[in-house]
Amino acid sequence: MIRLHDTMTREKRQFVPLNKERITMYVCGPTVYGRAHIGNARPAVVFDTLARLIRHKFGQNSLVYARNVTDIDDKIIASAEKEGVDPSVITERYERFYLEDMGALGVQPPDIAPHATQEIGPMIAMIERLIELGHGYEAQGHVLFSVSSDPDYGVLSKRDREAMIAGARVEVAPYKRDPADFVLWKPSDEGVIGWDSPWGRGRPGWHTECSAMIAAHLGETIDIHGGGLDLIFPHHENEIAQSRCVHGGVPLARFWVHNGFVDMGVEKMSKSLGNIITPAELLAQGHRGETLRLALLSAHYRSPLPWTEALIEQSKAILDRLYRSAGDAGAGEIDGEVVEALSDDLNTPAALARLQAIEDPAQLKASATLLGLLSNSSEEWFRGGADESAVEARIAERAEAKKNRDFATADRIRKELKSEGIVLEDGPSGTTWRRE
RNA sequence: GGCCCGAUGGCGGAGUGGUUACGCAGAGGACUGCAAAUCCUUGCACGCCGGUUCGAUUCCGGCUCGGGCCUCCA
Repeated sequence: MIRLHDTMTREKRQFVPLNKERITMYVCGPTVYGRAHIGNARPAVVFDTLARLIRHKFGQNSLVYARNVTDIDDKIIASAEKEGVDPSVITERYERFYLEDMGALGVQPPDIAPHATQEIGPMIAMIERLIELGHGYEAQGHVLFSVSSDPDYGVLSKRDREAMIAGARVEVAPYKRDPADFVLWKPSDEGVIGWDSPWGRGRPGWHTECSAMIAAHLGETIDIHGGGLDLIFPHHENEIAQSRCVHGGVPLARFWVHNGFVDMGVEKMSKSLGNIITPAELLAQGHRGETLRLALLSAHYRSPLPWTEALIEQSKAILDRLYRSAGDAGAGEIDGEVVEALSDDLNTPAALARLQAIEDPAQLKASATLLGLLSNSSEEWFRGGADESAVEARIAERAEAKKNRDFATADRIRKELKSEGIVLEDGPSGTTWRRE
């Protein structure tokens, strides 16, 4: 039995899928205009782990996991203009980077990766339907969602229309009937990417994209909708409003799962604050993707995660120990307590603690897979990327020195290798080595 | 201002109405030519003030501090 915290009800509930043969999960993916940072990687890793758990519990083919790619957006357009290239150059480049970076973190590709630009038809159809039903209206080439037409607007974020206006930070465009209304479709100027529509040439608003893609690929009501905490309002609130209004009031998602932020110091890591660090940078510094993944899983997914150098070092130390324990074991049985911990609202810290207590190497290896860890061979983890024959030659040299009790030379060789990032360990059956 | 969340030992981080995980780092020891690894031992933690209770870190209220959303944002 899996229990999941649902943002809608703000409580942990037992997760019972609508159809356990076809469990549906949708997670808001990247807007591909820049390189993903560690904060962006958190949901990818978290929901990848949840997907692994669901597949373990319900069967390998039980889950349809969709993660979209937002490849039409004002920031993409701005970036393309700046570089003087077609937006597709930007989006293809950063989508490729995204997949590379997430792959390095052990994130398996989702089953479906819908692209906004490939789903314009369904989006237009959805907008037309909203207008027909009186939930949308056209104004100066824009189509807006009429928030006042939806009495349930605000259920997820628990804020009413008044509260939103009181925020006084809502942009009041002249064409809006109500300050809280949001854009479903916006016009594109000459030379800007756009598609023909009943309202002229333009492009979809951000929220429309997810609603339309969910309906097209997964259905009117999905089991799990995931994303970062910051998407609760307005993004997910707006998705809910659109989808519910189009689908006769059926709920969009049965569980709303939101991950917390990765913090730098006391505030969240974000591009606009300029305090980001990317997996790409960390990998270039020599950290392994798996270390970063473990770091991201070291706190419960709903808690903030302070990102520090010490966290990375600690994660590396834990992995070293786990790889030592696992050795060359083949796949064994998955430990029940690890499953239990993960089943309790994806309690990864508890699962990691249990993992470190498993004594049987094969069991450890299998259980770690559930968290996307220990995916390398121990050989690869400790020695990957090193020049083996060169190291072996130095070790032979050192063994000779040791035999002659020339410890000065032996220590010098060990020190030299150490400076190259190779650690030697003398055991009863000779000297072994590993990358630091 | 509105809505929401959090506050656990040097650090990370679970959890619990009463004997307080686990990890990392540190200290001591065993082992070692020396190291490393491993093993053993070790460590004043639960923001503040009230309340409920035989008993609260755990429940309730208030306070303080911190964070998030209300605009693009994982």
